[in-house]
Amino acid sequence: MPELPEVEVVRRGLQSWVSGRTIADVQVLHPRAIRRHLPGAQDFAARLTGRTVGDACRRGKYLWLPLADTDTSILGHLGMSGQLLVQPQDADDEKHLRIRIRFADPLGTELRFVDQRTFGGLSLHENAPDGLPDVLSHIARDPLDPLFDDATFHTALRARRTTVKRALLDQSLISGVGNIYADEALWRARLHYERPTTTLTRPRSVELLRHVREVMTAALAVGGTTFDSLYVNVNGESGYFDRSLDAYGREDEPCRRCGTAMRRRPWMNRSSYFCPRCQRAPRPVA
DNA sequence: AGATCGCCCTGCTTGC
DNA sequence: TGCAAGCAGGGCGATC
Repeated sequence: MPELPEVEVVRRGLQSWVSGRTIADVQVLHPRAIRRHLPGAQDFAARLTGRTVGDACRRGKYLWLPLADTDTSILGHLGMSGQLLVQPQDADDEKHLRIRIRFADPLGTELRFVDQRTFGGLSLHENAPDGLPDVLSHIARDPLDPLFDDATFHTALRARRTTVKRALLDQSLISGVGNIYADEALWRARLHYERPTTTLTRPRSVELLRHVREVMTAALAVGGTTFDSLYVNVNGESGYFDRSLDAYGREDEPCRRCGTAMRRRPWMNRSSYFCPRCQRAPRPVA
C-alpha cells in the first residue's frame, strides 16, 4: 500500500525515466483510471499528446508531472494498488493495465499505469499560482517537506477534537501518512491510537513527528514498503521495508521492545496494531 | 463548519 | 467443493 516513502520512490523513478520526454500517444484502457475529467478519455489523451513532461513532483501521496508550456499537470494517485511502470514497448500488457503513455523518442520504453483495485488514477488539472495542481489546495505539506512547520502542526493538532491516529491520517493536517506508517510511528512514540489530541503536549507532538520522519526515512532508504506483488516501483522493483515493520501486521507476535503480544483492533473499517503494554489506552473520558 | 460515515473496487483468504 | 463473507483501505462526497 503506497504511502509517502513508496510514492517518493516512484517520483524519483519518474524523474529519471520520464521527465523531459515528449508524449506521442495516450491509451486509456479503463475509463475509471481517468479521474475528474468530464470531457472524457479521448479529450484527456488529446490534451497530453505532443506535450513535454517537466520535473516530477510530489506532496504527500500525490504525484504530478507538469506539462511544459502549459499551466496544467498530470496528477496521479496510486490509491491502494496503483503502479507506475516504465516498461519496454514490446513487453506484454499487465492484466490490470489501465493507461499507456508512449513517447516521441527512440528510447523504446513507455509509461504504464497499472491498478488492480482501481482506487487510483491519473487526472489533468490547472496549476494554482503556487505551481501545485489546483485540486491539491486542501492537502497539507508532508513531514519530509522542508517547509513543514512543527509548531503549526502542533497548534492545529491541539485544535482538533479528535484522536491522534485520525489526525495523522487527516491529509489536510499532515499528508503522506497512511495506516501503516501511522501505526509504526505511534508504536515508536509509545502512543495509543485513541489518545485524544487535546492531551498531547508540544514536546510530545514534536516527538511524534520525529518518529514519523524516522520511520519514513528508513523506509525510503530501502525503497518503500511492500506486502505482495501489488506494489512495485516505477521500474518494477519491490521494496522490502515490510521486513522491518514493528507494529503493522504483527498481531499476536511479541512486541520488539517488551515482548508482550501485539494486538489488532478493528478501527474505522481498517485495523490498528499496537502493543497493549507500551501503548496504554487513554483513560475513558468521563 | 468540523467530524463522521458509506462507498468505490478486485482478489486472496477464511469458514461453513 | 463451492459459495459467501471478510479483509486489504485512501479519498471523496454526503450527512449530521
